[in-house]
Amino acid sequence: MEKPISKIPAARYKQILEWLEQEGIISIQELQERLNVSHMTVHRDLDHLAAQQQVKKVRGGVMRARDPLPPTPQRQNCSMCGGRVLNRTEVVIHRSNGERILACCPHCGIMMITDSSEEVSILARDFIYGRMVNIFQATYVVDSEVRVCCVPSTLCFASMSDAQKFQHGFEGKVLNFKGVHDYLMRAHHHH
Amino acid sequence: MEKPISKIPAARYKQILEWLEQEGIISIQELQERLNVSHMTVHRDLDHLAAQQQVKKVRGGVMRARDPLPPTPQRQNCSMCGGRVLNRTEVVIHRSNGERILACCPHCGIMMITDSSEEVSILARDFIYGRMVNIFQATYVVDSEVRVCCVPSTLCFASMSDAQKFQHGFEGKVLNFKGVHDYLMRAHHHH
DNA sequence: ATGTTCTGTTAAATTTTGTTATCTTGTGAT
DNA sequence: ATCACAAGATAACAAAATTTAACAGAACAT
Repeated sequence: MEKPISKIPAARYKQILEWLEQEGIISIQELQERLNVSHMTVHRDLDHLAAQQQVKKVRGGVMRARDPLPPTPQRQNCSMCGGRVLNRTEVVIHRSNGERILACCPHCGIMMITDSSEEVSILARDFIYGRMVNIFQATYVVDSEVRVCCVPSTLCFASMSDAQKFQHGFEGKVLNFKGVHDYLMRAHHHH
Repeated sequence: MEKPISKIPAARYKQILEWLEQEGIISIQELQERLNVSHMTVHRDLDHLAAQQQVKKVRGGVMRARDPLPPTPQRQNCSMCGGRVLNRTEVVIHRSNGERILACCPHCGIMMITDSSEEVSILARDFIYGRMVNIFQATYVVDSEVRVCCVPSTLCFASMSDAQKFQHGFEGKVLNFKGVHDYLMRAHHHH
């Protein structure tokens, strides 16, 4: 018998996992030939990996333990605070590299913006009508009595008059993008 | 007989499911030829998959166990007006027969209630915080400047003070359930 | 050197497969 | 409707392939 790829079991484990990631399923025979070891060694390697749930043995071969891509496209969490993203307050950021990331509310969304400006578009949801608005053109009510997400509460409005009307009832400060940005930055430096 | 696609049963199972997803229904003969195995092996493979409800055997072939396209559990439309139900304004009605039906907004939700009262629970979503509230205990702002759904606009609030604050900014009338019900009924009889 | 771990060989035990025969179901003709 | 016939499904069994168990030698570490 020729020399095995490696006499080190751990190296074989790694190799097997790599092949499996690529091919999804491999027969025992195939492994026996590729690794140049006896079928018993292959079985023993696989038993080892299966014991740790790294692979799944099936008669005649091995499979990946889990599916390569989870079928549940679960909703992304806030990239800033990690919390759940409510539809009514979400901020959607499209990056130049095609990435689409979410922030849970304008508070996190605005805090996320850096000068590097690799964002293609940043949209926030109008708190009254639920429509998406360019984050730079929107008007905000900060620190109102309404706390739906992060503190200081930052709510987004497509029109300034809506923001002002909202403020009549629920207090807070009416600010444009720059105003909110500065306000939040100050707040985060004052702790 | 030539060599089968794979001697690994699990690989055949996977392959069959893939083909089935694509083609919907395949004959035993076809599978026998494609997989290069005897008809008994095909039957046994299908029995295996059928036992787990993954496919459905029919005379002469196999079918998918379930419909191919339920990944989009499309949202029910409003049972009153037939329009799209926005999450932010929805009303959920549970009937005593187990039915769960939706209304697009408190306007439609309240109009739907009859004296037969076969409803177990009726919940509306608070316009500010997005939480569900018992429709009879909620406070409403009717005919405000904010028109997100049906007219006359009817928005739901869990607390009366929120409704009043909202009214400060956006006008309208603050009413309890009975008030809204009567108001809407009058409006619908005056046309 | 000595004990432990890893490997390969061999021989059972188990599972899968193909063949053949038998049973069911569907089709069409009388 | 009844019958015969063909096509498909099931059952039984033997052959082939795969897995497991046991043991002895090799490789490794201390």
